[in-house]
Amino acid sequence: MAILQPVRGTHDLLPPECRKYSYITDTAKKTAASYGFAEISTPIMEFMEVFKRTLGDESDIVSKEMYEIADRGDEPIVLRPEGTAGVARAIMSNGLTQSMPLKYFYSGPMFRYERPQKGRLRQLRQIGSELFGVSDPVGDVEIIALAYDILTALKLNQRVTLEINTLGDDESRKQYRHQLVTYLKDHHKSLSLESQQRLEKNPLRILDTKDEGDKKILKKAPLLSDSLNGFSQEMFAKVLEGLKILNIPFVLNPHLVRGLDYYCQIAFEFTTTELGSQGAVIAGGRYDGLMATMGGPSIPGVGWAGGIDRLAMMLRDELLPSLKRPLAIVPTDEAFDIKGLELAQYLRKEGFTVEMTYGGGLGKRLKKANKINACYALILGETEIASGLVTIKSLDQGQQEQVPQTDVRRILKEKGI
RNA sequence: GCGGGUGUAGCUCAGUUGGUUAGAGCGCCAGUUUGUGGCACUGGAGGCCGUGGGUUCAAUUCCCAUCACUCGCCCCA
Repeated sequence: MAILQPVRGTHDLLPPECRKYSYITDTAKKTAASYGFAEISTPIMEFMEVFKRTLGDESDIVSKEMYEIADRGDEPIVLRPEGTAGVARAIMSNGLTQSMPLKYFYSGPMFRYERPQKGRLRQLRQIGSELFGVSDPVGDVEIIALAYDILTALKLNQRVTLEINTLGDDESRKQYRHQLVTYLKDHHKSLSLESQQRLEKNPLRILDTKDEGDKKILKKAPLLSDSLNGFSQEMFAKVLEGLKILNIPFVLNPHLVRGLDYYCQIAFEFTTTELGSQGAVIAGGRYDGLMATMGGPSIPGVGWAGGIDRLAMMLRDELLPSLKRPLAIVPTDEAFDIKGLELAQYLRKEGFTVEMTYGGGLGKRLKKANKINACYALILGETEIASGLVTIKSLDQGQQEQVPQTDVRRILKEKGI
C-alpha cells in the first residue's frame, strides 16, 4: 500500500491548489518583469560542492538536509536545497560575469531532508529574485520593493511584517564576532547547551535563540550595531531611508540573523503569525562574497527567496481571480454529438471557453452543464438541427431562445460572454 | 534528529466501558422527469476502523512496532 502514498514531505497539487500556485508564480513573474528581472531556470541537480562552499559546512542545510543522489560519477550530486547558489553558478558557467548588472527571477522546487510539518515540506517550491553586480544600497531597496510589490499584488502585504537587520560587512562582523564571543565566554556555563555548541561554530546565530536564559544574557551583550564601521552604518541607513521614501513599512529586528554563510550587510524577512512556527514567507539579504567563494570574480549581489507553499496557505480562494465560466454544448442525443463538437470547435476558435457534455439525454447533460458552472447551455436537438438553429439557455435564469447557428457568435458576444 | 497529539466512508466527524448487521451530515449515483439543470422528495453504492504484529474464546476498541499527518524544538521559504 505504501506505493499509493506520496513520499514523505511531498504533496500532489490538485487543480484548485495548482491554480493557486500558478497564480502566485505568474503574479511574481509579472511583477519581477516590470522591474526588468528576466526569468532563469537552472537544473534541479547540482554538484554538492556548489552548496557546500557557499552555504557553509556548518549550516543545517548542508550538514543534515541535503538529498544526495546516487550517481555513477565520482562527484557527489545533490537535489538543490535552495536557488541562489545555482543561479550564481549558472552565471559563471555561462560567462555572464562581464555584463553587470544581472537581474533574474526563478521559480521551482527545492529539496530539504527535514521533518515535515505545516508550511515545511521536503519538496518545497520557491520563487526568488537575484540582483548581481550592484553594491549600491539602491539595489537592496529595489529588491525589497519587488518582494513587497509581489505581496501587495497578492493582497498579502497587510498580513506580513518586514523585519530587517544589518549583519555589517566582513570587517564589522569579524570585530563583532570577537566581542560577542569574549562576552559570552564569561557566561559560558549559564548558556543553553545549544548555544554553547554554537559559540564555537556560529556564534552570531545565538542572537536569535529562543531560550529564555540565553535571552537574559544577551540583553547585556555587545550590540552588532555598535561594531558597525562607517561604511556599514551608512549602507544600512540608506536602505532604511529608501524604504521610508517608498512607503514600505518595516520593523528593525537586531536579532535577525541568517543561517547561511553567504549573507552580509542587509538581512530581511517578511514574516507572518498565521503559519504556526513557520514565520518567514519571503526572506533574503545581501551576499557580496558569494561569487568569490565559488571561485569566481568578486561580484556583489542581493536577493530573496519566497516559499510558494507558505504563500499559498495564506491565499484564500476569494483572493484569486474568478474562473471563466464555460459554455456547455448540450446535444440532446449521442446522434448529435458530432454536430456539437463542430459547434464547440467553431466557438473555441472565436475565443470562447467551451466544454462538451458527454453521454446521456438532455436532462442528464444539463445537470452536467450545471455542475461545471457553465453560464449558458447550447442545446442541439432534432428540431434545431433540422432548421439550422441552436437553443441558447441561460443556466442562471432558465430562459432560453432559439437562434440561427450563424448568429450564435454575435448573440453570445452581445450577452457579454 | 528530539518530544507531544491524531489516524473510522471521497470530505467533516460521531461511536464501540473488547462481543454478532460500524453511523450521521455533505458529496457521489439513480429515480420522481425518455427535449430541460439548479430546489425538493425517494432509493442506492461506498469502510480489512492507517499498516504489521501481540494479548484474548473474541480486537475497530487493549499493548507494541511502523507509516502518515499534526503541534512544539532545531532550522528554514
